Amino acid sequence: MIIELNMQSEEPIYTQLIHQVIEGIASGQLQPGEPLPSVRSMASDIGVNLHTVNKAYNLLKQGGFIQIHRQRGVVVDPDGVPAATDSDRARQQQQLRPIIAEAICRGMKEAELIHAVQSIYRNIVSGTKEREL
Amino acid sequence: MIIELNMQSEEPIYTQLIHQVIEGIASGQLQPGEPLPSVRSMASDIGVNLHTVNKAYNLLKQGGFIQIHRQRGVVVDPDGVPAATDSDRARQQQQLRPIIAEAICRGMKEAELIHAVQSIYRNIVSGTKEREL
Amino acid sequence: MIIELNMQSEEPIYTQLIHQVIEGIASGQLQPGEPLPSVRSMASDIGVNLHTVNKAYNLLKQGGFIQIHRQRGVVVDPDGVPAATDSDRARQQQQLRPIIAEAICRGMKEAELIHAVQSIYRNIVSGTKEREL
Amino acid sequence: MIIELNMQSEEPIYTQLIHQVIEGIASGQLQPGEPLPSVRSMASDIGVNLHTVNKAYNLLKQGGFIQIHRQRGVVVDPDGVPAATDSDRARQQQQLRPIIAEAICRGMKEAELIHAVQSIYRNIVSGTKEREL
DNA sequence: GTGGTCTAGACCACG
DNA sequence: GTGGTCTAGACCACT
Repeated sequence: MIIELNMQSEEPIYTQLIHQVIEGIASGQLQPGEPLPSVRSMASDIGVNLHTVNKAYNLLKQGGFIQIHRQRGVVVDPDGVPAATDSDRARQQQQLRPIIAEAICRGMKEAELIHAVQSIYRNIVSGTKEREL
Repeated sequence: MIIELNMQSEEPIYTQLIHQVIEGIASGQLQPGEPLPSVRSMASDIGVNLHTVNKAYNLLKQGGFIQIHRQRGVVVDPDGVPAATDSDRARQQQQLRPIIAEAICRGMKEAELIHAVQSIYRNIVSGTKEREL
Repeated sequence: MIIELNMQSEEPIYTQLIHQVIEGIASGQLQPGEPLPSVRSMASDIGVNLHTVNKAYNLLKQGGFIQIHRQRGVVVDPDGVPAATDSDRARQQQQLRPIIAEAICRGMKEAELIHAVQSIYRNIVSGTKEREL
Repeated sequence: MIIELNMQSEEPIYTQLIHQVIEGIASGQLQPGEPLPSVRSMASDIGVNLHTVNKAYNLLKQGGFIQIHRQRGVVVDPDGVPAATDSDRARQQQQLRPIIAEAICRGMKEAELIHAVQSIYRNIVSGTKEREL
């Protein structure tokens, strides 16, 4: 899986990494049980410090996305990511709220916004197809 | 309009402030042309640093939400917020993408996600009604 | 509050720090809402690196023991530590189990073991008294 | 005796092994003088590295739980595990202290904690019954 | 001045 | 070779 980082972005590198891995899992490019590069090799692959990757991996582990095995490296959680809890949903709403509020201010209609969400949803999921070919 | 800040949140205070003002405009609680408290009084009202309010106001101005007049103070942009540009939409997608990816990982279906977005959309817009009573 | 670290111990410094803070809270030496030294001052006080303290503080925050405010520093959670959840109890049992098994092997009777637990419990709680004088 | 390892656990495999053997002895499932599988066969049985089993056995020997004879293999110490020394008790207290402190923080009363310890104690000891049936 | 992020380089426990 | 821990020193965002 290819990781693309934007070193100029305001978004911290470790969150970019987290987002890319999550999207990889969402799209099916990363299958449950599939191994991820070791902290060190990932770090050298994408040209960042080992600690930055480590932080990302640990947060992904906390979120239930991956498992970190003692000395055998990192794998996508074989049992799949745990289903959304109430606190996940609450957090999600907190994140969505300001985005939606701005959209409303800028005149986006409900249908338009939903269409945008749909497009992104399908775009992510359709990442699977590359595998299925 | 009542500003509620969460001093424990990870979200910086100035962004919380920005979000609240934007949501106020989206909901109609803040009408175009309506004056906002001066930097100074807002700061003392909500008990934060002048710089913090200043930063929030400047960014809101940059986003086209408010106007800052040297002597006349701060007002919600009387011409309404400029419609979403392509760059706005691109930014919006960047923000939505990781949220949607996580939702997919956690097993949320498209319909479920759209329903969540709809609920928030309507919840914000219906903030208007408080004024209409 | 005095922090005592054993640099020779096998126990990582950051966990020692965590344990000491938790015991401080348990004993009442650290009251809810009471500020803790900043990452930097704690680090220089106890002669370790700032990152080590940072890690300890972040884990304490995760456990609900302290709050880390943006730029105002670190305080003991003013609302008190959240009550034990089922997962807390499960984890506790996992920790106790091998200790108790060894005690049994070494011939400690139930009463003796319970007495040991009681002694420690009371010894920690009675740390309060220093404040009450 | 059945060894169950959790390869995902944070706890090192060799300590898990140690704990299981100790609990086996505590419960009576492993009787004094009873032979344990050789390093080699234990390793292949549970699918771990030879070194890992070796380390566990050596530490168990150090703790007085087992004897390792060059040719005759590994046996549970026929004279029983040596009674707790002062240093054993001191170590035990060091281990219990942070667990108890956390319990106090999370609002567990003395009686509740003691009850938890009792339950575990009896649960381990009653492992004997399986043999007695 | 506060915590957050990132880099660089080292040693250790584990398997 | 793997992740975990620790140190050292730097820059940044926030208030």
